[in-house]
Amino acid sequence: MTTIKDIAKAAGVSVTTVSRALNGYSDVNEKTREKIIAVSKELNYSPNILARGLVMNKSKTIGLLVSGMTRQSLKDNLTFEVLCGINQFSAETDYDLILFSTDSTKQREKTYSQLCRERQVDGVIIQGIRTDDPYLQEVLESDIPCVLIDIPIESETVGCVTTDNVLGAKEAVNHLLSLGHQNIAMVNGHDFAFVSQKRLEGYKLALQEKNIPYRAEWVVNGAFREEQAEYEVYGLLERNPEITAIFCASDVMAIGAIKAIKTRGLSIPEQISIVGYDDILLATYITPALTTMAQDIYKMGYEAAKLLVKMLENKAESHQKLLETQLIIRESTTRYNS
Amino acid sequence: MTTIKDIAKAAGVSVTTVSRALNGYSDVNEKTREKIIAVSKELNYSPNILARGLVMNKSKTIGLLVSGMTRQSLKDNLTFEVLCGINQFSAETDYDLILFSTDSTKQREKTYSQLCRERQVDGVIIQGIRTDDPYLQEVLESDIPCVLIDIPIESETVGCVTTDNVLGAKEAVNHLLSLGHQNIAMVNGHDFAFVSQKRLEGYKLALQEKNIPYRAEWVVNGAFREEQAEYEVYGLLERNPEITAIFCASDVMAIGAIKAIKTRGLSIPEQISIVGYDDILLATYITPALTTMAQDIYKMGYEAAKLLVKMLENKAESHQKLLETQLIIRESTTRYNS
DNA sequence: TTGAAAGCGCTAACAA
DNA sequence: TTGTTAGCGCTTTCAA
Repeated sequence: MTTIKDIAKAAGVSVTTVSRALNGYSDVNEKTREKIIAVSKELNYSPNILARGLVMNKSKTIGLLVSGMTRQSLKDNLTFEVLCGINQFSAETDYDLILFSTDSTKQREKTYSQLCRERQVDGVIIQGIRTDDPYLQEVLESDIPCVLIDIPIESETVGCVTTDNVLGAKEAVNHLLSLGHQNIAMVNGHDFAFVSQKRLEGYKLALQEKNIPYRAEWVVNGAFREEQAEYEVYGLLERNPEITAIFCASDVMAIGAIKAIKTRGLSIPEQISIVGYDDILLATYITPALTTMAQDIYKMGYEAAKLLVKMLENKAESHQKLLETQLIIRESTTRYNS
Repeated sequence: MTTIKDIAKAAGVSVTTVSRALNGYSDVNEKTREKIIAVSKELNYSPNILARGLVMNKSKTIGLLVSGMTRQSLKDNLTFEVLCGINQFSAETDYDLILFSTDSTKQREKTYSQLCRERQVDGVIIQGIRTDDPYLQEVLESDIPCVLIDIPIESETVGCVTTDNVLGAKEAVNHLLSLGHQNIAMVNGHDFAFVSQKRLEGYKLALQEKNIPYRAEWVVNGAFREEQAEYEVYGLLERNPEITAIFCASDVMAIGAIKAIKTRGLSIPEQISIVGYDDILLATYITPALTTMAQDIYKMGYEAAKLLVKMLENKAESHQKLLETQLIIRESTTRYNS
């Protein structure tokens, strides 16, 4: 392995000079610099980033704390899309990504800041964390720069990339209202997701503006899982046959809802309209194709990395990035006819 | 940040003793060890892995070189499944994963071994690399332990996880043959994928065993892309209306093929039967549901990580792991009737 | 414009 | 059983 010493020896200078030459300092004779560069090319030299990190106290790595890298979560590849976006941005910089393989077991034995300090990450991006997750509290207390995805918290060291979930949900429900639906149910995720809280808010708001009373028994939790949503919607429709439309807080749950509706012998969209949330890949491929509130998940990842790097370089004016959502109308919604 | 020095001072011993105590060496007085452990718990100490790596010359990290972390490749989340598998295994160990964000630009400016040495990775897993990729040659020349996914190369330092692609393809085609099909076309990936070469072999073999002549003009390349496959199949069917079944070397291409067939006004499976390869998530959700040769991609990732770690610990008896494939019969294939 | 020396946090000979 | 010392590869004062 070629080290800086080898270069110094081969070029007949000191390691100090090599370091300075290679890092672009001005106080190096151009002749010397050229020589050093030539030698290090020849010897295929590449600095040891770990050693550099040790002395500089930064590592040019971004830590990734994602829950949902499990087999089950392959369905909505939200996690993967975020990852792709982050990867794309970091490919444009000299940061590398380190994936903390943390399952629930490890979480208990290693604290967040331990994880980060061990690997000396410069900053962290967190995705898929629940509001009751112990890590979340640690993040806020820690001084390691961090960007949260879809959790609207900001501080000196914490930034956030998200969308306006209240608005998104509201517009999704408005779409159903504009089609003449009045009896609109909702399948939400769970209480420990910020987005669920916000989307419920948007649902209520849309109804309220039309003076339609909110009925708590028409809102069920599907835990963002297809099977759970299917089960819940099946019961929901049994108890409330007057429902003509359902707003689902995720596409995966919408797919579960569709299954339940089909099982009950109802047709989509003729008898029941469905709106999802996310616009995952499956949304376009299932039958009927899903009307949904699209989020640009890839971009969320990209912007999260961008924001974090800005924060690391003290160039961030704002610690919040709000992305747009967009209603995509496909085949699962239609006008209500009594 | 708590360092080993802080612990030493607080515990009233030398750093050496702290190091030994924490690393479980036997030549430490149990009283001293307890004291040290207590202190380091109290101070929330966690060793700096980078510093340790510098002196031990290993970093407890596995490098991941994946191509296909791009926006386009979200469709088949093969890359993601592999990643999940790797992540799962590494979560069971104390290895962390480092993702090399390498796009084609970076590839040219940094060599494989530079990438690895910079970050001092102990070993590498490579996925999605082409046979004509310059990195592949470097991998073989380098002495860094490496596991390749779906590229059957072995050496002192190189291992491989794959399936029997010849057999898989052969069985897929046999399925069509057993349904009475004779005019079976194939949509392959591209010439620079090992799996494509092997699957073509399997296709030929199956035909040969039934004494059906191989017709090169019935094999098209879809580059593993949906649109490309759609385009190619459209032309293929135009030129050869006698084709009654198509074997596709990937599900994504099978989906493209299905689109082309529908566009031509033909029905699946009544007029054309389709067999895919991979069993991606979409395969079950599209209409008609896709008959396909299933690979356990997740397991490939898991086994790749397992093999690599074994190699790193010199416990690997074999450098090759062969996984099973399995034909999943769904709705896209049926008996040929003239 | 250059080099010597110190030190980042850690482990490992060697001595005591 | 413990401590002293050296050193991993690098950057950075400080002096020359």
